[in-house]
Amino acid sequence: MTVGREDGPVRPRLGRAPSTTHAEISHVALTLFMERGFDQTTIDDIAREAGIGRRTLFRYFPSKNDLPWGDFDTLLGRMRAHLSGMPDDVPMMEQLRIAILEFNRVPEEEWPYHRRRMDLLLHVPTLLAHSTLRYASWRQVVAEHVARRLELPEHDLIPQTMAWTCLGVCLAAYEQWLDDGSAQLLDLLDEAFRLIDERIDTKVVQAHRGAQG
Amino acid sequence: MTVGREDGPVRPRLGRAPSTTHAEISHVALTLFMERGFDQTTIDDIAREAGIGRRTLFRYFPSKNDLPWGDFDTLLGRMRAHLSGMPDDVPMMEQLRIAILEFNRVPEEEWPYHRRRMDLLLHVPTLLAHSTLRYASWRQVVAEHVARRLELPEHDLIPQTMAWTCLGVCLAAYEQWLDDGSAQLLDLLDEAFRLIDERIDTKVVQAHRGAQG
DNA sequence: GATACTAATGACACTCAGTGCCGTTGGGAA
DNA sequence: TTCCCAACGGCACTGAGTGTCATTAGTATC
Repeated sequence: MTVGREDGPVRPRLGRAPSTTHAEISHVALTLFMERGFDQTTIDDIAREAGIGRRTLFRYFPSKNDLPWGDFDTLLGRMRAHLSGMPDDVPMMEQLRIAILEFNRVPEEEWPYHRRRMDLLLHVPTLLAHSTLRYASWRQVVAEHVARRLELPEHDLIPQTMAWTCLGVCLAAYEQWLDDGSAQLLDLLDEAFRLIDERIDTKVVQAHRGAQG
Repeated sequence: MTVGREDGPVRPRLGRAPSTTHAEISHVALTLFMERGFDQTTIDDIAREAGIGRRTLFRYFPSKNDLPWGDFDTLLGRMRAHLSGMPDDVPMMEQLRIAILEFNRVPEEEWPYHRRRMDLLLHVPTLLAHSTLRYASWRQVVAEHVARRLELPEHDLIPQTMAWTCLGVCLAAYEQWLDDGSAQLLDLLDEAFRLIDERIDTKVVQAHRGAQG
């Protein structure tokens, strides 16, 4: 999952100016996590290194687990908008593939951080667990779209399973990316989706018709 | 996911006898969680109610999040054995369906607790997050089996995606079960797997051949 | 330039989860 | 009865996360 854009340069008109940014703190944290490990790094370490107070850090991030994630919700909103704005004549799985690839596009200057980030998120147990909450929102977006396209209720088995499958495909591709230092993330994701693509589309449409007929 | 069997009546030959059981503590905790909510219940509350020391509770369960789960690892080992002992002439998806249904069979006296348990595990954010770690082991068992059947490496995209899909199917069925008070869990699971069943089997075999050819 | 307003900051104290340490308890065996 | 040993439970400690509040540093107004 792509994470970690930054707060725009929007100046508040009133009050004291923020002394730091989400990205700055996140980068400091990622560096420390990679150096000493997640569990061996305390919130105080991060706050000290970032030159801010402990209490301030908790105003930027609700928990230690959220530090590696950036502004996920904004990206998710963008994906929802992207999906719902797509023309209906594009096959559903292709819509999903395109939107998910776009979601996982990361600006080049974030690349080195992104790899560390995902390595942590997928391999540190605490973070792996916490990720579920983010994935749930992500799945929701996928399920919504599938449900709309197939004219099924959101909680129906088909959209739900489809969302899980998409998540699985993404995470499998991410694991490959982390293993194989040389490959491009978007290539792996694209390949993975194309491999599963048509078969799932067929499957879902069949299953849908089967359920109706 | 099925959880919550109990420690056998095996007497230790030496040392002081245990003063309680996993099930007893788990049941006390579940009751309190349902009464006041998970976050509003402290470890001290549970220990006091169970009549044991706080320190003792942490010897039975490594964390508060583990309280609703019973002896999951034992059940998982049973499922692994079940799968690997199945004859090869049974179609793969049917093997999975049978093993997963069996995994989710719960002794009747546990039924009322099981519903509370799963309601908590699927709807309390902390627990939902923690569940991921259990699901990861569960997915691993499924992926292993699929990989063996299709003669693919475990980390390959197909077994991994298949495992995610199976998990998704189970969780979707569990959600339906919790919503619809009257339905039987195993019926819903069975129905869900039969619905997705053949299409996935076809899909995976096609994908597998496609990847090879 | 002084004053008023406002939002970000950081210090402090507190709760609670989880851990290490260690003396105590109680059941079975000698 | 005595010895052995595992389970127990008290205590102190670390670290995450929260509520409160005075302080700081910007902007707008006079």
